[in-house]
Amino acid sequence: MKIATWNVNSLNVRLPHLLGWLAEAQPDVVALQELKLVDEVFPHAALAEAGYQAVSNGQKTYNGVALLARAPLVLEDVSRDLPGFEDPQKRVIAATVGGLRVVSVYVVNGQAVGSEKYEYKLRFLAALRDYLHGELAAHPQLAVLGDYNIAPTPEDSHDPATWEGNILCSPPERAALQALLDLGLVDAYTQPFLPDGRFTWWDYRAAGFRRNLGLRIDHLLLSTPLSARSWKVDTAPRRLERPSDHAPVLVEL
DNA sequence: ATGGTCGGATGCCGA
Repeated sequence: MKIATWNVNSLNVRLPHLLGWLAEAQPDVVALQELKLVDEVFPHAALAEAGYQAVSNGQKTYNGVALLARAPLVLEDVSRDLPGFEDPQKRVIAATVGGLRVVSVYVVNGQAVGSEKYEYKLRFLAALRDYLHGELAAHPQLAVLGDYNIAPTPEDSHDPATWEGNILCSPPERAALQALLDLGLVDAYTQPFLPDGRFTWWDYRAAGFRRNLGLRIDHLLLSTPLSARSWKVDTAPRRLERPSDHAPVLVEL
């Protein structure tokens, strides 16, 4: 099974890119983030025509997540948000597909270390940990796909001297990510592959993509019954006109 | 037009 995660940064703008990429890459399951649209206008018809069923947890302007499954796979037992964590922001959706429990998560960016948004990020990650603890108990085969807004190691940024200790690369953020792994999840990237490139996000500013000034902040975390046979960033959509600032990441189970 | 980029809304903010 081929699973993927992609922060599309506006599904309205990126729908043509998504449709082209689905036809090209043929993933079985896709987690999307930053839809920036509400469920009422989610493009179900266009995706159905492309062979994909979708469930969404949308929000206007900010956030919004979805899961796609390629027919004949079916998304079932859908749940939205983090139970017990009061939050108007739409950042989590989960479903079961072909015996696999899949979560699409858009972790808070956090803006700057020490800011109010940073505190919210750490609270969100703690609530996510509690939620995944329960998901894992109920569903041994669990894949948590998304934009975590955390670069796990210094090697996951293009310029550790600039990034270390700052937002996306601070020790408390990394500890929160490690706490998710400690539940019994493995970052598919850390399985022994030799990918050409590891970065999944490049800032729009300062020609970040052209200069490969990237970070690895999009992750596919797998429970131990699962194992990845491959891991790769597909940079093709990042090269198109009007791209998302993130590239899709694909893993074969 | 909103500084430097983009998306979305109109609060220039959030990423």
